[in-house]
Amino acid sequence: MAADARAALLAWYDAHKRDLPWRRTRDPYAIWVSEIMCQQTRVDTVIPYYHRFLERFPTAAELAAASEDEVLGLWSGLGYYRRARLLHRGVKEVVATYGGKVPAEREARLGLPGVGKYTAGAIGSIAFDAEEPIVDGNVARVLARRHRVATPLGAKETEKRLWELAGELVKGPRPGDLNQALMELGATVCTPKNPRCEGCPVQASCGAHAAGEVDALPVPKKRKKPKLVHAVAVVATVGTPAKVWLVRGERALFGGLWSVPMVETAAPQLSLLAGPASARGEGVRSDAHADPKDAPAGRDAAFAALANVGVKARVKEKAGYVEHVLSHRHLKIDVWRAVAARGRDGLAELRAATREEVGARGFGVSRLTKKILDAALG
DNA sequence: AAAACGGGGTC
DNA sequence: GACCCAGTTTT
Repeated sequence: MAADARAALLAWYDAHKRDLPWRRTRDPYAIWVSEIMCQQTRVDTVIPYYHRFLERFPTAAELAAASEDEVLGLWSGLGYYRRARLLHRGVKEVVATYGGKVPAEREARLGLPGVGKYTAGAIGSIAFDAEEPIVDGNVARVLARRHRVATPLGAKETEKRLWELAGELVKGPRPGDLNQALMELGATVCTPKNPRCEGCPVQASCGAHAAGEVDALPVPKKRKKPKLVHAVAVVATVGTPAKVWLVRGERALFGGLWSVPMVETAAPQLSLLAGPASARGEGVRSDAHADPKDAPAGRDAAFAALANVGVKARVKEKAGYVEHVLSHRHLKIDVWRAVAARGRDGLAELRAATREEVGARGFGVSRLTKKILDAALG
C-alpha cells in the first residue's frame, strides 16, 4: 500500500532526520539558497558556506543589492560557480518582478535562472507545502531500487518513470517532509555502496530487496573520463609589496572568478628544458592560438598568456607544476613566474592583488588559482 | 542525448 | 582510481 509506505517514511524521517541549518527555517529564500548550494555537493560541505552566505545576505533584497564579485567571493571554494551567478540573477529578478517574494506559483519559479525541475519542487514542497515532486540523486536511487527501475539513470524513459513515482508519493500530508524523507533515506540508508537495508522503513515494499538486486540498481549512467589538458599559468608580480596580476573571464572556465593569466598548450612541458630566465624579456606576442595544437610551449606560452591580457612582464623561470581535476577536465599546468612593469589600467577584467588579499575568505578565486599561487610563491 | 560546469568524500 | 554528491544550462 502506497499510503503505508508514505506513513512509514514520514515516521522514520521524524525519528532520524539530521539537524541541518536549512531545516530550521521556512523562509523560501533561505531554502532556495540551500537547494542551489546543495546541487552536486555534499551537505557537510555546504553547511559552513550556507551560514556565511545567509549571515551576509539574510534577505533576497540584500543579495540582490550585492555585487557579483562579492557573491562569488562567498561562493569561492564551493565549485560550480555558475550556480552562484544564476542564483544572484534569479534573486534580482524576484526583487524586481515579484516584490522580493519568492513566487508560490511553480511556473513562475521554473522561469527563474538556475531553477530547474528539482529546485522548483524543493522550494514548492518545503517552503510552500505544495505537492510538488523532486528527483535528485538520492531519490532516484531509492525509487529505482524500490520499483526496480532497471533502465540507465539519465535516459529519458528512466527520468519519466522516476518523476511519475515521485509524483505519486508526494501526494498527501506533509509533502515537503515526504520529499526530504526520500532524500534523507538515500543519503543515510539507501546509499550507493553498502546500503543499510535493515534500517530501512520501506524494506518490506522494496522490489530490489526482494529480488536481491539492491547492489545492481540503479544502473548508473556512463561516465566519461576527464579530458587531459596541458596549460601554462603565469604568476606575474608587480611592485612592493608584491601584487599579483589577476584576470577575469566572463565565459571561460571559472567564469566570473579571478585567475592568473593562462594558456592551453599542445603538449606537456619538459621540465629539463625549462632553464634559467633568458635575456629575452619583454615579449608581447599578439598571436592568439585558437587550436592548442598550434599553441606555443614553455616560456613562449608564458609570454602569450601575458600578452593576451595586456600585462607587460619579464618572464623569469618555471616555478612549479600543478594538477587539478574537474569533472570534465584534468589540468596539468606548468607555473611560470614573471615580474611585471604594469598592466593596462582601467580594464574591469584585470587587477592586481596581494597574496594575502587573494588568500582571504571572500575573494573570488577557484581552488586552482590558490594552488597556482602556492606553487609559485611557496 | 551529450557536454559543460568544481570540488571533495568515500570505498 | 572510480563513483557520486539535495542539478541546470547549453549545444
